[in-house]
Amino acid sequence: MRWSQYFIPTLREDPADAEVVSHKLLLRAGLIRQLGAGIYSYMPMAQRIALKITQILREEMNRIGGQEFYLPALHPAEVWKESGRWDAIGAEMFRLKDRKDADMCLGMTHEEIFTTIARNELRSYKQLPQVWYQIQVKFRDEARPKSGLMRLRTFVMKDAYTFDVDNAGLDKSFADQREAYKRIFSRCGIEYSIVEASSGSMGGSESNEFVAKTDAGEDLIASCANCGYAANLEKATSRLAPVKDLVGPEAPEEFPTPGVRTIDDLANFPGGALAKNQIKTLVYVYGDHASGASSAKWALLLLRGDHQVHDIKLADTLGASFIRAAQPNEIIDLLGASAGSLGGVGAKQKIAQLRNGDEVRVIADFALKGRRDMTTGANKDDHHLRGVDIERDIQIDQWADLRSVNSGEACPRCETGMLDVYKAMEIGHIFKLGTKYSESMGATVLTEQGKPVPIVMGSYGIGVERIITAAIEQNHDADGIIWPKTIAPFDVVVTVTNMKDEKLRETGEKLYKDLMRAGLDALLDDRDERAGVKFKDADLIGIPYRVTIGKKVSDGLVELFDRRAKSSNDVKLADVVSQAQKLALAGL
RNA sequence: CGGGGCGUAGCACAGCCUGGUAGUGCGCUCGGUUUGGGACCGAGAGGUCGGAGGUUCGAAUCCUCUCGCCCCGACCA
Repeated sequence: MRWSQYFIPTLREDPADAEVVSHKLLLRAGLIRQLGAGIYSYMPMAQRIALKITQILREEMNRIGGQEFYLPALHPAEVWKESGRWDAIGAEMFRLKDRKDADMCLGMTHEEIFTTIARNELRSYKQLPQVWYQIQVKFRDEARPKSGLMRLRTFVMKDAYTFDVDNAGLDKSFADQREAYKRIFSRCGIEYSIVEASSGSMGGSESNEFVAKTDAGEDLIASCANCGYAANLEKATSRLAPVKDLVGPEAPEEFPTPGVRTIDDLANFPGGALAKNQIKTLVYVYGDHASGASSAKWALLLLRGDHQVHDIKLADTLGASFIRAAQPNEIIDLLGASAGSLGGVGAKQKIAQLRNGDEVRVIADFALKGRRDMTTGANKDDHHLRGVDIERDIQIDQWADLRSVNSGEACPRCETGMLDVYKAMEIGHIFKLGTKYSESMGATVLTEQGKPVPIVMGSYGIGVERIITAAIEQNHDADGIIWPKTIAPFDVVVTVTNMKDEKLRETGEKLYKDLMRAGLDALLDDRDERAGVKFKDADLIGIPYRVTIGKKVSDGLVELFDRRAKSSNDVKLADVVSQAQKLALAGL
């Protein structure tokens, strides 16, 4: 391409609306323009990048036997009602009506549509496994779109679905996808980790999240440098130092604690207890989106005083799509005491009495297992109980992992490792769905024994814009983007320092053509601009190599500049094509 | 959805408090000088001040409503 004709609307200044680095650079490099919140137009150079990425996606999907489809983005509500997600998913789905007043929606993912094809067409185990994928636009009415292309309302996703006759087949398909994903992200030049994650409302038994470490990310990852354990905080566990409790009294003892409202208050109160010897009692309301408040139920959570509840762990434990902390007045109605004085001892009875049969689920965090001589609220303002033996004195319905882990805690997998918690962004997610969709939608095949069984499914997604964002977050400097070679919009830019100099111009034109002939994507900066402007722009848009055509041409020399290393070498004009070719195709 | 901020030229912003000719820098156009890290001089073009209503002789400025965008939180297949 000739820069003078090509549309690259670069900006000198940072746009006011951009906060994170990738967003600023995407705008400044002339790659994107905003149309609305979470809605962006991709300029020609961004489209070139997206095409390079989708080419890698296709190659790696095809390599594991994937077959590319193209499914509709506009869906009738029926299929979503069949799977149950029309009701399970809340405001995040774009919904609309057609002219006949029928419910429709814009696809946020395509399990239902692929399952529809599978159930109509797949009859026999002999047809399995199938690996189906597409590269398609998705729509999600995000509550808060943000950070440029990080969280969008319309975006491009490579989504794949596998169909197997049994779990062993799914394990193989899942492993294939996992390996393909590793190759994809490596080839895109992204530093990533594979972490355990919650499956959320996708359902299914197991999921791996691919994340790219960046401070702009929205996820927190706990990882162990020693053994490689890594998990999203919504799933991560850690090993805690054991606490030795005294035997304590025969029964809990109530004592007055005037003015004590918080864990800290009680820790500092004479005759109180250290935070780790307290039981924190929280009241939550849970249910699901569809049935709304009418179906809301109560949960009483018990955690160690110095621990924090993790909302996604809690939602997963409750099997609820909606949870919230109870309001202060709700707590008083429920337990007859305010938030600072709650406790699990006798709570079930008290609730049954005060609320006339309302049930409450009492869930205790694993970290409390076996603890004795603890201190907690007495469900009476300004009073606490000491000497509580949690298993003896509290009626617990369920033990669960509810707490957030912290940096510095011991790794749950190995003896010596320590967890580090860092920020990352999700770039891909693979799920073992099992039979959730095939059962609800009736997709079965006959086994070798002639018995109908639901197809065992997996689903696997990669966000194209997330790859672009992660690549920039991880590859930039003060001057601009440094594209990984494999996804760079151009391999090399030929910068003619002075277009009015006939000799330089002709040299640049010829070199440009030679580079193209050699199979490289070349960009010729033939603009009538000063050299400084061209250098700044070239750095900003991040082309991996730049050939500068300057005065040294009279000695038969040009400069070959490496954007990442920021170093340049004089190269004989006759050699520059082969050298550029070697560098550009040398992988990352 | 809760909290905060912002809508004035293509971009970044000032002007608003205290109502009276709409401004600055960058970019853009033309002419000239310059030409290896975002040149300089001169001359220009470009804005219904997000929208609607109100107050006033007069509104970018004051009041009401509304739309949009950004940030924090909640939420997030």
